[in-house]
Amino acid sequence: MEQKIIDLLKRSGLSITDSRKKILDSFFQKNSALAHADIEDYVGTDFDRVTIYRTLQTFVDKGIIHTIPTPDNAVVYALCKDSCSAGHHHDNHVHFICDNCNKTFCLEHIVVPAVKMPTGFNATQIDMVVSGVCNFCNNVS
Amino acid sequence: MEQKIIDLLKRSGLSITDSRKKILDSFFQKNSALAHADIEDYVGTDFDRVTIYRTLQTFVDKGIIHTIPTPDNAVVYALCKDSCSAGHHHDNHVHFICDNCNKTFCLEHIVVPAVKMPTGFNATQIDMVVSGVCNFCNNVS
DNA sequence: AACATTTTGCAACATAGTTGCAATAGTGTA
DNA sequence: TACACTATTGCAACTATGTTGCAAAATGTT
Ligand SMILES: [Zn+2]
Ligand SMILES: [Zn+2]
Ligand SMILES: [Zn+2]
Ligand SMILES: [Zn+2]
Repeated sequence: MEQKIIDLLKRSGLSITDSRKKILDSFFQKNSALAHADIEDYVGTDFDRVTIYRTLQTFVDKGIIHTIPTPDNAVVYALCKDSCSAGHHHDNHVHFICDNCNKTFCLEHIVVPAVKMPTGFNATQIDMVVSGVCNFCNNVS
Repeated sequence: MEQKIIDLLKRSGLSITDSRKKILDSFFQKNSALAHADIEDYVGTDFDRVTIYRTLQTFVDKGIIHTIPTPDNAVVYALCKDSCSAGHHHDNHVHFICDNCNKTFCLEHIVVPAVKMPTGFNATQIDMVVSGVCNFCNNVS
């Protein structure tokens, strides 16, 4: 795990620091998307709040994580697939937010469906967020 | 217009107050969705910040306006169609955010396409937000 | 080890949103 | 119209969230 994280950082052209290792680790530990506050809880007082903000921004820039828009407008982050790289995200999958456990999931295998735009509107990005009850809360594992 | 606004408030079971009239008016004046800050600009210093927050929340509860999730996680509000009522929103249309003029539009005629959920996941609401360049910025009016 | 370059922590600030409570305004009735 | 009752508003204080500049510390390179 430690080595996997170090490789990912090196591959992204980032230097290996304690905060980056720990924050990246939190994403591998949990299997759902994380809000800033979740990460703050996980890393405790080891790192400054500002460092977490900057680290997350760096990870987004380098194509390591992507942001997920939510109906209640909280910022949530999740690991990208391998195909993402610096400046080029390809996270065109549907996201799911459980109203019960409040976790956010990447539905990696569900691609956002195409939709016809009205004349004059040019689409460059489409986000689809589904709310409901997740498979764990439905007791279907 | 004044009468139209008063009727809408009465129909929603709300008392007629200056702040509600003015805030509702801002939505009829502009033809795009509005953020809290936009409304604050429009009403000036006539009303307290807190009043705007509470009024918007009341309008959402009564089915007068709906919120729109955005990729940069700013809360944006737009008028609902007539079919919405207290506790029952039916705003299943696609939303569009222009990267150029930064305005948010309800594409009332574009219905959010259905999407198949993985086993165990139950969908109750689907939000689709498209980013790109709007018809005005494309000079197609 | 020594150096140049990044990254981090701190402090201070800015914006967004919430809560309790007393003052005020709106509504229905006499 | 005046009254009483209820709903709404403004204020103050607070919490949460996010940003910036700069000096200190850590990292990578020679
Ligand atoms: Zn759940
Ligand atoms: Zn995702
Ligand atoms: Zn535009
Ligand atoms: Zn809408």
